[in-house]
Amino acid sequence: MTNISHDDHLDGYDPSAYDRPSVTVDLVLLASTDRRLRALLLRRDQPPQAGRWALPGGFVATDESLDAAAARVLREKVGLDGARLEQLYTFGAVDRDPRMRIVTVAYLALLRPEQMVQALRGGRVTAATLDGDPLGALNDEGAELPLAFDHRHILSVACERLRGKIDYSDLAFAFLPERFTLRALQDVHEAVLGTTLNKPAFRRKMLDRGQLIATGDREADASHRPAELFRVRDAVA
Amino acid sequence: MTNISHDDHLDGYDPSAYDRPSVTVDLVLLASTDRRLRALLLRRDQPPQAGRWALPGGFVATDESLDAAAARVLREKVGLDGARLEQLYTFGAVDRDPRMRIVTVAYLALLRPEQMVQALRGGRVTAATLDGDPLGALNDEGAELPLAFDHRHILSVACERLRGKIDYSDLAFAFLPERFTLRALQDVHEAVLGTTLNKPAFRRKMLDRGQLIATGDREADASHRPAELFRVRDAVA
DNA sequence: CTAATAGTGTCTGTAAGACATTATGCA
DNA sequence: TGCATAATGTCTTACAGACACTATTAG
Repeated sequence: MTNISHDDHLDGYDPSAYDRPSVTVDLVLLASTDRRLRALLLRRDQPPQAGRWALPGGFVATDESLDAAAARVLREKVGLDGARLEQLYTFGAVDRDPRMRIVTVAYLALLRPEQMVQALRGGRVTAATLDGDPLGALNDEGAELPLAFDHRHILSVACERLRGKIDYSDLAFAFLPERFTLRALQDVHEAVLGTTLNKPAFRRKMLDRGQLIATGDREADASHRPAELFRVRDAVA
Repeated sequence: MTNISHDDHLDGYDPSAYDRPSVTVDLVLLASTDRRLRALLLRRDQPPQAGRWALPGGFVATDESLDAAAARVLREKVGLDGARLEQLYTFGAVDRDPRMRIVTVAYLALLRPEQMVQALRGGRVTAATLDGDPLGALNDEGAELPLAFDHRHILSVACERLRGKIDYSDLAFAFLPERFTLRALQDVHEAVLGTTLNKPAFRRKMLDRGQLIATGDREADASHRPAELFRVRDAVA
């Protein structure tokens, strides 16, 4: 201990006097397809944890806010712009990274199908299906992908957050294109909750909320009766 | 920029090669009295922001988790042990502290009356009443206390979190002593929500949940009909 | 007895689950 | 014409708000 008071709140603090943790952001990027949640992951090609799959992440610079760092990582590593990032939770266990002390601020973004496609075209990220309890990440063949660091834990916190908020927030619309059917909206809810829902009750609840606007158009590719397309009143950015 | 890749996720990262933010924890310690929320604050006696009021906080050491740092600050600066701390949000604006880049992880704890008294006996912290929109901190005379840094913002995020969770969580019990009346429980809800609630509906909802156990005893000091004392089934630690 | 608060009974409107029925587009 | 799915009608149950009423204690 030096003569600088560590006890007083930031008073007389010399930034070089103490070792301190590094700060990173990690992004949980989710999409909803076929009543399943999918997450975008990067395969690590260098040690430690080479071969394992990780969330896109990066260090926070001293001259950028946490939100800005998350947006930069989304742009640089995933090739996406303008997805709405929301802070999820901050993970700060001492041994969560084997090399050094790293505190990571996790961000969550929900992707529309076209954003998902754009990210995958970038070539760096891969989509994994989230399933099971405890949560696992599966590839297209159903094999479990080994996750790096505490990223399995971060993913499960993200899914919990989704489940807790979907009933009373606009979150589901962030997974959908601008125009969508009520069935597609219900599929999103079922993917997030992992259950099936009652169709008439679901329709009533959604329509009574007054957020949905019927377009009058109908879906095109249906092999049978096509459903009406809706859009959201206050477009979710 | 060095030859070390900043682009790859933590690969080959040299911790000394980059400036990085410092990490602190700040504690939002709330209590509920007289249908009002109260927060514990410390008066800063040194620049910057001397004379302003701040949340208890401190730096995170490299060998302690965020949760452990929060518990340590609670012990060292507030003189409390064993309050349940829950991570609230992480604040990382570039200019939130005038001296240096500091990312702070805010924690929230709800105090029982006896914990509140114990903290105030310690002599370092003061209780302020939270009121108004935008939120302000008032002393006993109703004068507004100037808050340091972004701590007014942190307090308002804490209150929002409380309001969002009180309906479907056990959070209200954390404000109450082991045995309490239904009126006291309703007072807590009203303090958090800033509204009045319907008494019969409130009673039914609480009793139907099956969490409350009637003790058969009644409050002692009532000047009129004394109310029954209840306790929580799964004691909130 | 009166004052004051605790605690309850009941009516009503809203909303969700269950189930059956009608509607519509395509092969 | 028949199939598959969209969309709706209706019955029932659950619960919350409103309000009035009863119960119990101190003084």
